[in-house]
Amino acid sequence: MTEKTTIKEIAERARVSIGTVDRVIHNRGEVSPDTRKKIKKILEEVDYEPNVFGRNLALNKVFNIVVLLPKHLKSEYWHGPVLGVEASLKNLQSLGIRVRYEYYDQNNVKSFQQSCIAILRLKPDGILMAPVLHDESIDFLRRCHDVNIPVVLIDSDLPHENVLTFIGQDAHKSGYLAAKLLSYGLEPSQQFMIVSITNASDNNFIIEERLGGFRSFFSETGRGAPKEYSFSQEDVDLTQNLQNIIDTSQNIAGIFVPNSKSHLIVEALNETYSTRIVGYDLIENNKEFLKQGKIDFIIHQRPEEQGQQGLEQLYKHIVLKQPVPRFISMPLDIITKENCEI
Amino acid sequence: MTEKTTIKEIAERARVSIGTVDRVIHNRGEVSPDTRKKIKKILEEVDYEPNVFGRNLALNKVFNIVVLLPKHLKSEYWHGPVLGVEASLKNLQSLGIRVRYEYYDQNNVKSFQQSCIAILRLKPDGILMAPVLHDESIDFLRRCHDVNIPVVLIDSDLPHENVLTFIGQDAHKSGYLAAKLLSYGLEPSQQFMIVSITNASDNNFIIEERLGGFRSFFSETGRGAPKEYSFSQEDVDLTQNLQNIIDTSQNIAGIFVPNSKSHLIVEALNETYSTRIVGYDLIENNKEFLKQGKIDFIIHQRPEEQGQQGLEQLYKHIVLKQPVPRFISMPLDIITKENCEI
DNA sequence: CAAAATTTCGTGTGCGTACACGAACTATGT
DNA sequence: ACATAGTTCGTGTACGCACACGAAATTTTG
Repeated sequence: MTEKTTIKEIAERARVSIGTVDRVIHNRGEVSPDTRKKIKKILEEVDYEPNVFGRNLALNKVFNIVVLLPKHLKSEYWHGPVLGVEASLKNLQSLGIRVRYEYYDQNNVKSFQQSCIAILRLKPDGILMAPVLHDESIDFLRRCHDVNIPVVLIDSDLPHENVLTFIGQDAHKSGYLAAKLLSYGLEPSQQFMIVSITNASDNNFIIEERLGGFRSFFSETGRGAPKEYSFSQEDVDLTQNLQNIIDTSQNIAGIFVPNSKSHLIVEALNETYSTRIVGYDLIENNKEFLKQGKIDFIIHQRPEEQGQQGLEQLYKHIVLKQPVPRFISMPLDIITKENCEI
Repeated sequence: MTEKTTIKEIAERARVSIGTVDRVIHNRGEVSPDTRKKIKKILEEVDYEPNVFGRNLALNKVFNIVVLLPKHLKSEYWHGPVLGVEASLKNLQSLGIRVRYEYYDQNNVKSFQQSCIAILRLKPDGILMAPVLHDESIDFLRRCHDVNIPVVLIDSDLPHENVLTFIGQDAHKSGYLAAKLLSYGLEPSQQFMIVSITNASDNNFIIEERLGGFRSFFSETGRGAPKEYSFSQEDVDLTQNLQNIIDTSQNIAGIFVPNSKSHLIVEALNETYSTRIVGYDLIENNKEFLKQGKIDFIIHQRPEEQGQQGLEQLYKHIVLKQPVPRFISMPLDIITKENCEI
């Protein structure tokens, strides 16, 4: 079981040569059905697993990975996965892993598609991406599957697609948890509010899931449904509109922001109100307000860890040929003023 | 930079043979000072890094790791690291890693020392342990250091010792966070309580750190100091004594339990009280009460991940010869009824 | 039944490294 | 000058695997 059998030993047991065993292992044909079966049987008996060092030494190959993400600033969410990938790469590049980044404009479908074409032309050994543009991502995934390129998804899953693995959170549960935190220690009679500020291209999939979880908590605990407001981030009157709502909501005990935009709410809030806020993503702006006590809880998706894990899983699959789970869940990390610096 | 240079190429550039380069790389002597310097210089120029696959193939060695932990049941905290190690081992055993577990009675110093002797006799390539018995662990670490066996600590650190890395939480911060959670949304005038139930052999080090953090929060936010009670778990009157306190504390808004014993408090509590409880460690008993709403928050140390990371770090150091950070911090994972199943 | 075509299989080489052995060279002593 | 001891270095082999080439065995064809 824990012993390692080599091709040579298998060849001896089957009274054939190494080459023949090799041909069977790689299904490369040119072996008579009889000996094929004989060798197959022995392979199963000894539970043969190729020696990773031997194999990769013989292959002597570098593996190219492409990381496909939206263009972003260093202060934005998408920089997280990049940091994680870089951290992971530091270890993996001596093992033959190379990484190329491909960034697209997430407000421009065309830009995404061009990136996809460019990637397919490169024929990389693996891809790490976040399916921000839903339909186009599915198209791309299918084409990758056709040419046998493994893809790792981060941030949000496409459950019915053929991908190597998805690394991220259960969005529904995260919304449920947010509701608990927002209402913790307060009277059930208190009023709460949901404020969504989204881009045209935002992944409404994941936001809807979070909202679903949030609403569930309120209905399950028999509270009144929270009020819901949506805005477009492109709206020129955004600040004004936000303030209008907030002015009318002095008796609101808490606000849930189902994406990383909670800092915008804080900025629109009058200093004197002390409304609880629960939001997502530990980006710079949010962290600042968290420290100041103006945001109460941030649910952290661990983007760095998603990037790191993503690359590691690709390495496991491509280089080590080890099995990889279809879903790797990131914990619902609750960040407060107190633990935001860890 | 990202190119890989082989010994052969270096040998050619230095106009010597592979063997000579090899002797320089391994400081094995039998090289004249001149050629030695020449080769050293080239090695630095090209930033030579040995090919991991080539090296380990040539070494063709299995690496023995010993995991040294207290004896425990599957429902107890120490089973966590074991699960993590096993998960990690599944991947690493094909890479030449073998693991042996050594369990000792944590109430018996002698037992620990015997384990240590047994381990040293085995001369393993690495050790993963939790320094539960403070002084004896330090003794052991020094002996390991003398014979050049790398040690990874989990759970709690021994900051001044020579270890490869420590994987765990910042205990002070975790206590501070616990205080915030316990008092969140409540009036500053409310009363809080600390209840410690410890074994004779418990690691009071880490508990004291947590208490320190907890007290800091109360003094920094200008609240009255919480009342503190300590019990020995061996105390035959434990239940009675617990109930006595609890009876006198109906006006207590929250209880902090600085270790995994919060379930004992819940069991002693009269059903009708609705006191907040914040404790540590997601062991079976605590999880049950968390689900029932009788414990409010558990700070999770991620023992599984500590074990997994621990083994991985040893692999990195021993097999890949990659640098390993001295401290790997586990997040202060906040578990509630809502996210305890993830 | 021989020649050709095809299938089946063994051998050899290389991947990058570690290490042992022995050859060539230098220094020392007589 | 020569033997001896010591130093310095090159060569060979092994690790486990992948892959190419060509040899042997078998089948097909004329």
